[in-house]
Amino acid sequence: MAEDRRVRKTRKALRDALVELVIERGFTALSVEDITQRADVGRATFYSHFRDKDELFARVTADLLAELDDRLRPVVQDSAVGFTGKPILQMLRHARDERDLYRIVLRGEGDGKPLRMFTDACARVAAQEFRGRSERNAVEPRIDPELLARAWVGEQVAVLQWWVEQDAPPMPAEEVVRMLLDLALRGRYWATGFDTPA
Amino acid sequence: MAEDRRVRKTRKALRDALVELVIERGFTALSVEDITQRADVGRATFYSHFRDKDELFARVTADLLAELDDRLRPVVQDSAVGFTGKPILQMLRHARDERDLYRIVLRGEGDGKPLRMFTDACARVAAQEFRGRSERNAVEPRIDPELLARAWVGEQVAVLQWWVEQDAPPMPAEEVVRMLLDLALRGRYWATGFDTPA
Amino acid sequence: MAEDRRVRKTRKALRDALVELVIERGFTALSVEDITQRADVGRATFYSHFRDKDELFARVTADLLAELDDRLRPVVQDSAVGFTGKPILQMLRHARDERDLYRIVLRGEGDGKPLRMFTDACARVAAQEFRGRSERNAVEPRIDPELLARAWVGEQVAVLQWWVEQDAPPMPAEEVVRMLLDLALRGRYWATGFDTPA
Amino acid sequence: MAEDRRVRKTRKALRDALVELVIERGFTALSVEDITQRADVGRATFYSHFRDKDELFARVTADLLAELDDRLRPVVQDSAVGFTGKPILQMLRHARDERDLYRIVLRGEGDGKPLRMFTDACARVAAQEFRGRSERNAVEPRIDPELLARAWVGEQVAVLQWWVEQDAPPMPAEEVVRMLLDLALRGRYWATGFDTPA
DNA sequence: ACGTAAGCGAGACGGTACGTCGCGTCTTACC
DNA sequence: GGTAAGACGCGACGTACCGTCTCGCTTACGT
Repeated sequence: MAEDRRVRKTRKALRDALVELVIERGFTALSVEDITQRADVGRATFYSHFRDKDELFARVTADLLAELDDRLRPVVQDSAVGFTGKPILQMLRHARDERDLYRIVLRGEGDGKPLRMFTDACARVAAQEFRGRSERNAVEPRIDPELLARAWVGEQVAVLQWWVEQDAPPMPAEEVVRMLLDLALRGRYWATGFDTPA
Repeated sequence: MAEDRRVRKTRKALRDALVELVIERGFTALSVEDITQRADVGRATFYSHFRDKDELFARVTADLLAELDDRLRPVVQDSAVGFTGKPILQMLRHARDERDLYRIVLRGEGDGKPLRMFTDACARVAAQEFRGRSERNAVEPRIDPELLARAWVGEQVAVLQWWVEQDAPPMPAEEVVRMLLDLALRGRYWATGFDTPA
Repeated sequence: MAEDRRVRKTRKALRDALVELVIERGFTALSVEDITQRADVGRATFYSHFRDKDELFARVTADLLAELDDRLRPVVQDSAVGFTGKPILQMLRHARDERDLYRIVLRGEGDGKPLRMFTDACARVAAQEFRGRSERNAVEPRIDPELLARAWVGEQVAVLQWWVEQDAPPMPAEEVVRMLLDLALRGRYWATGFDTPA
Repeated sequence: MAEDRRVRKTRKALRDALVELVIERGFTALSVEDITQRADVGRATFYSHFRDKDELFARVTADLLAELDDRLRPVVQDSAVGFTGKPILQMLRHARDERDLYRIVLRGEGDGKPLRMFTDACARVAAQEFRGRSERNAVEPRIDPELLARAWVGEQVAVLQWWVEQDAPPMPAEEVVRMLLDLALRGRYWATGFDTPA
């Protein structure tokens, strides 16, 4: 009895309506009324659940990140040993399952706040992996770790964004992971086609 | 008759006001009235120059990109030969000079449209460099070029964003370039502290 | 089984709350919630007894008028003979006993509907007295009877309203009656201080 | 240039719309939107002129009272000498010209506030006449002057209210005045048909 | 140099959306 | 069966900005 059945139904309807409509017309162009109409809910009811549409989006994103975290937790341990690519694989699969939501978050809709939430979450995982590696493998980063982390997350997010926006049958997740792993192990110089530097 | 002196002054005032205010309170929170008040200009006058605040921001961004392009053109040729890091260096210097504007663009203010303009411009330059290398050095990319480009630009933008948001005396541009070059040549595996892969 | 004890209690609480609150803040400014809170009753309960706050007020007023009628019936017969002032005296005493309710009714609270109910009741009594006089004393009104009735009731209500709004120890009811009687018998010309007209 | 032509037009339209609609459906039943639609004016425009519909009604009433005052001022002086009935005559004529407005004010629409304004204005004039008489004719009121004033104004307002609500060709103003004068000079006892008291 | 076309400020206006409040209906659980 | 608690659809509130529109005043340009 933790939560009224009606409440659960109403919230679900609002969340779904939000995602649909942002895909169709973009977050800024939406009014609260648009959302409530699509969800078939009174406008006042919206406000009894969320302060404004930003909060709704934030909650939706938070739920998504919680879900992602559930999927990631079992595999980050392993990856801390070396470069397995398992976390990225999980993330790609999650993105495949929740494609629309990933799209709108990664597009920076909603003033980029949800994207920032996402990026921060990735950065947190990245930091965790880094710490794990340093401890287990007794290695020291050779370039500023902050910069390294930023570069990594930026790369990941950019690729992810590109992947979820592909409309034609997209490249399989496993192949993306393979490429990213190659890129991480050998660098862009090699990836571009040059041979190992002198 | 190129442009009335009054017009030039008004536009300048509006552009500056926009940047200041976005830094202070964020793009979405601004009203046209806020901008015109800060610029000490009538609201009607604003509308005789720009359709809305999005257009103003777009123009400001376009001007910035044109300036960046001027600085980049002389050096992209050289970098097409190998990995010189010169274009990134120029960009960092430009960002140092126009710090506030870079910040708000990279934060994704204004619905991320300016950021998309910026990213696209970077992608265009990247594509140019790629083409140049393929032709001059007779090399073939070893991973999907689209993915490679996305990853690269994502990395660049993420690092740039981090760099312009630093408040303490930031790391010198030359050092950032050195690190990025190392990262590109040897990969993240090496950068993390591991030795060359098996 | 005339009426559940709980029901009686609830209605009483609502009526009292209404009167108190209208005195404090005025009818229009009240919400149903205000009333139910003061009465310590659930909002839904209110609606199971009254359609809305207007109906509650109407019922309260109707009860008051029924009570007034009970007090008036024994004395209107006598007054039909001449001008005894007994009905007005009874009304003033009733108003003294139910001061707050009289105040809010006479102020025209609730869109003036209760006041109209009150005025109509007075007019009915007045008509009754008139009819009685015409029959018993064989007199004919010297001015339009409709106008005469309106003037009379208007005078009564205005004086009553003034009397119940006095906060200091008000003029005794008997004295008010005496004055009104003088006024009725001799007219305002005399009351103002002039001597009998030419 | 004291006042923008557009402003004058807008206000006029709102005032007229108010009166029309109150006659049709009553003040309480009106929404601001109803008024602005009838006036063919934007709802926001309404709020740039009046705080709410009560203020609009108050202004309309105030204007009416100012007009009435203009008509009354020349004649109250004369009436201070004796009982000429001229002020009442003027008021009746004014009521004939502005019938709808008088109706809604006298009905107590708008929480009775406009009616109170009207009553107060009458009381002010009455007090003025009283003072004039006391001074010029060296007479002293024979009953409490406060009560006398209330009774008088109440009578006036009641008769006025009845008169403006008549739909059939109403009794001529002059005749009403004659009757009220008779009533004032000789009292209700006489008017009812009885002969002068012993 | 100066008259005139422009740029400009002020602000009224019709709109749209906001976030809030109160309505009257309803469902659920308690006593 | 009367009640309390509270979700819900609805409609109005008063506010904030939007983009458009006069209306006069000021200012810089072109002849």
